[in-house]
Amino acid sequence: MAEQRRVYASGDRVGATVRSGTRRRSAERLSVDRIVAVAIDQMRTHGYDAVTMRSIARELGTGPASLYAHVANRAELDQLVVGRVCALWEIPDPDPERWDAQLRECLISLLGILRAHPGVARCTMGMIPVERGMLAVVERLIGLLKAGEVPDQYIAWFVDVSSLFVGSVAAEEDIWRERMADIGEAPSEEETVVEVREVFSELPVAEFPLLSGMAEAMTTGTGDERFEFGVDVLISGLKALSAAR
Amino acid sequence: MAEQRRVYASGDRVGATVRSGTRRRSAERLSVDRIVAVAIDQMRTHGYDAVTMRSIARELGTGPASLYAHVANRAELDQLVVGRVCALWEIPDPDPERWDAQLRECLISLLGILRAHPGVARCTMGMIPVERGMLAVVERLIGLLKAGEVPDQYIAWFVDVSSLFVGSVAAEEDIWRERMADIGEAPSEEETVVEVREVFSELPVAEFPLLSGMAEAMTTGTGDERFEFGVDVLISGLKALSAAR
DNA sequence: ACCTGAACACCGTTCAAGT
DNA sequence: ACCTGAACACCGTTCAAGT
Repeated sequence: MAEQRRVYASGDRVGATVRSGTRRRSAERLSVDRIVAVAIDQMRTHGYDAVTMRSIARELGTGPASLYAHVANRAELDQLVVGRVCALWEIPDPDPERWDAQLRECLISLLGILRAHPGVARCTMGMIPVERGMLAVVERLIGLLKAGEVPDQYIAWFVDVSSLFVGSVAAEEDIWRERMADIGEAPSEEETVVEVREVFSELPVAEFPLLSGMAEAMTTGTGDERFEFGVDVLISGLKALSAAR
Repeated sequence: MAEQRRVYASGDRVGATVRSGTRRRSAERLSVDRIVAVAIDQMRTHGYDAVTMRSIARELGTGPASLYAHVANRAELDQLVVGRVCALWEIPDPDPERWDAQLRECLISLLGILRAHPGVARCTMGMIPVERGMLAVVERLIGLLKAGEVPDQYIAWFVDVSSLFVGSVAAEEDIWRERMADIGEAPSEEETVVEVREVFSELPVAEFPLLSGMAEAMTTGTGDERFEFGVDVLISGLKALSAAR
């Protein structure tokens, strides 16, 4: 099943999966909504790289040219995908007593949303949040930081830095996940850790006196723990800088 | 000249630039070094997306198939490119008196190196640093953090988080730079800021009470200032967490 | 051992023509 | 207005054949 869609070594395009019967006829009319929905769905089931204008058109029972009546190009489609998914991000009303804990929960829940929609994080890189739905989220995030009495300039930069961080972590996880799927076996996080740890501990001590002694630390912790450490560093840092005026 | 290599709306591949006379004959033999050098050079001059196995082969006066005798595939080539460029990263001997300032300078200089090699940052996403040259750099970075008496676990995670941050900022800048070049005019950072600021200040106050009042802060600061804020947040956060055990 | 031509199975986008 | 077939100018990778 994982192999079913392999065409050549590293290219796994949805088109190779004919999935007879799954191909819808052009019964319903095309729309931006349907196109975006198919894109998100294909990213989840086949990975970011497998989604192309052609694969989307195929699933909608038409040719790639038809999509261009609804979306300008692939870049715009990616924008719409991110907008649709980020609209799921819920940010609570600010509580000045625990704005920092709220902020922490928000960043963690954003990663959760991106994880629940594999591939979507890959669309976020280099995106300026001008899409309407995204601005609504930024608005609420600002509310949280205002409750913490963070200076305006720091608020603006922190929104930038923290969303870049969450997006990058999600995109990186996504690349790994796809690479694993490509190799085929998906060697259960446990095994990979053991392998990588071996590489580190077998490093020549003379050349790598510090690194070779840190094989344990370098490979300890799940993705969640590493990510949450990053979030804690960011929030502690923000509080320290804000306190120092 | 900027238009010279445009073929269709958003695809600008090196091959379209025939640059008669520039195409080398296969006088010298192929080698991994020459292939990597051409890749880095083309990323700088034509942008990340323009570099393909075919464009590299063309510049070397041969066909794409010839490259596969020296590199396994495009992914491996990207690894080699990052390795070559990161080898330029110099990390000082640790001074316990000012390890934090040293760390700050290091992260800033890494961004400088990635900026000096446009396109290369795009190869770093999702890369596990197992390449030998990269481990040497990590070794020295660890030395710096040990001088700051950061716990081993935090050292490991911080190397991860901070390099992801620098790489992401560089990759994001790169995407913007290419998009600007695509549009053609490259509207002088000044103009873009003015335009984006207008978008923010024209937001309906009822719907965006906070954001509409922050147009100034949202658009203030150069890329450098925003990046250095991020670095300061990371280092302050690390120090706060380390102090709290 | 190293290199090549030709082929395979794909891309995103455009455009004239249809309904 | 919306959709389509066919074409254009590309991709990465493989492979049998050459030197």
